[in-house]
Amino acid sequence: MVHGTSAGAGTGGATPGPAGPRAPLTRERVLARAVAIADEQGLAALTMRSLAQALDVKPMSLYHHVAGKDAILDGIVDVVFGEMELPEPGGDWRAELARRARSARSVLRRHPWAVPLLESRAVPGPANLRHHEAVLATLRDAGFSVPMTAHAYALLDAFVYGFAVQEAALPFDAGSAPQVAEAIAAQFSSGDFPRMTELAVEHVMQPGYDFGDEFEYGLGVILDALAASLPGD
Amino acid sequence: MVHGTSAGAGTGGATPGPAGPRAPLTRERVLARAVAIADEQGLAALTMRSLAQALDVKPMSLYHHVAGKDAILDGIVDVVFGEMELPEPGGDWRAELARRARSARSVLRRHPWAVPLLESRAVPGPANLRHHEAVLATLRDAGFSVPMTAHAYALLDAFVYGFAVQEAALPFDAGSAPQVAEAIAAQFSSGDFPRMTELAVEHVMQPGYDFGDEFEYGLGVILDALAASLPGD
DNA sequence: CTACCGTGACTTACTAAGTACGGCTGCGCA
DNA sequence: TGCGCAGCCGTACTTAGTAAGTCACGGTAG
Repeated sequence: MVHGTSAGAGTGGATPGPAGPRAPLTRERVLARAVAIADEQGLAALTMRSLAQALDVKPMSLYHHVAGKDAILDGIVDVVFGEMELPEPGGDWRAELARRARSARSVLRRHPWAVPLLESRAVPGPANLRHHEAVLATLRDAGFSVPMTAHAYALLDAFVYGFAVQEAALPFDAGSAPQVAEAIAAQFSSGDFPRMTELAVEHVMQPGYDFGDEFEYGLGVILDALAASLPGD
Repeated sequence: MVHGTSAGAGTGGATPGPAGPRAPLTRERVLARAVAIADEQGLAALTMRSLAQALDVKPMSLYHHVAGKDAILDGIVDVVFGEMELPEPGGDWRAELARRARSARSVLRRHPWAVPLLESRAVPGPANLRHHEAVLATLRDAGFSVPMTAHAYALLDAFVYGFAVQEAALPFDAGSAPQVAEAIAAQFSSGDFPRMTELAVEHVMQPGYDFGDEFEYGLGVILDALAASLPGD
């Protein structure tokens, strides 16, 4: 405790002094820090205590701004949704949905801890709702029927989420891919898994391979299929 | 503790008597119970203590069969993979992959807690490896090139996993769908989300709607696209 | 100027969970 | 018969979430 018992923050309350006598601690600040901790040290490192310490505050103070840890998890999921670009309902639906899908993928790649949370948090936040609404509006404005919109929506989101799950499960970042792949390959070099070995050695471990390219392939397949089902096309 | 301090179980050790003086506690038994607990009470209810109690054993005894909680999580993920039907590499690739996809979906629906674990467990278990190998072999035997196999594999699995994420996020089971949907609809009946309301009221809440049907649509789209990319077709 | 009160942060302490460490017991083998 | 080991248990330490009560400050009414 470098700022004294309580006198440090009490001078004005709003003056952001040199040694940073901390801003008044809002829900937004709490969630932003929580996202930062999860990004940097993983979701497991996000505890009420670590979060409080990062905000230069005692754990129980957080409860004045969020209802509890679950509320924080709900909140940071919605922060993540808020970072995704929304499609523009009026324009070129294909381009808009592609842009939105790529943005969602890159956001989920930046926050891989969010992927498992998408599932466990049943109550959607406002950014989540806005996001879904924009996608639905884009599809409907493009001329898709309601049932076809449901199909398209489910398929697109399944792909985006599923791809995020796969990327999050990749044990290596781009730089260390070869070594790790080799280590894994060594595990099943016994010949028990010839097809996996083939794929790894002949393709995935080759220089220039980027798993992210699979995203463009899948996205193209899906958007092509949707376009083909559009009556006016 | 109704069975006394320790005398109850010590009589024979192997005789599965009437009051069930418990089998010798193996890794398999531990994992099976863990799966059962997660199925019945959710992943959060799976603790070393609850697991031990369900096995009529003290917590620390578990550590003689599994390295720790993480090992249990790895283990039950692999149990889940083991429940999925494998595709037959020789046969009709489209039918085999469809069967495998449907099986995977139904398994993940039965064990929704497994979906977030798929992501966080980087080290694949034996059933997982077998599963991937079988899918890859089916694709290669069908005539897909190695790069195309990578595309197909990523797309198929992204869809299956993503669909599982969506299903796991559904806040209701089939029976209670209408009420919950109505409650949610009431939340945004303010008119802020007209497209979501439209979709919910005109389609999802209609009798006979089953989100699972979206799976068949998406699966068909993907398999059609893969078939179209096959040279000999 | 003073009494009052609401807000926000702090202190303490309880409970649940994972697990390290060491002890006890009964069975197989020499 | 005795010895070692596998399997189980008891105790206790550590971390995490959070309930409950307390304190300091600032604004406002009298």
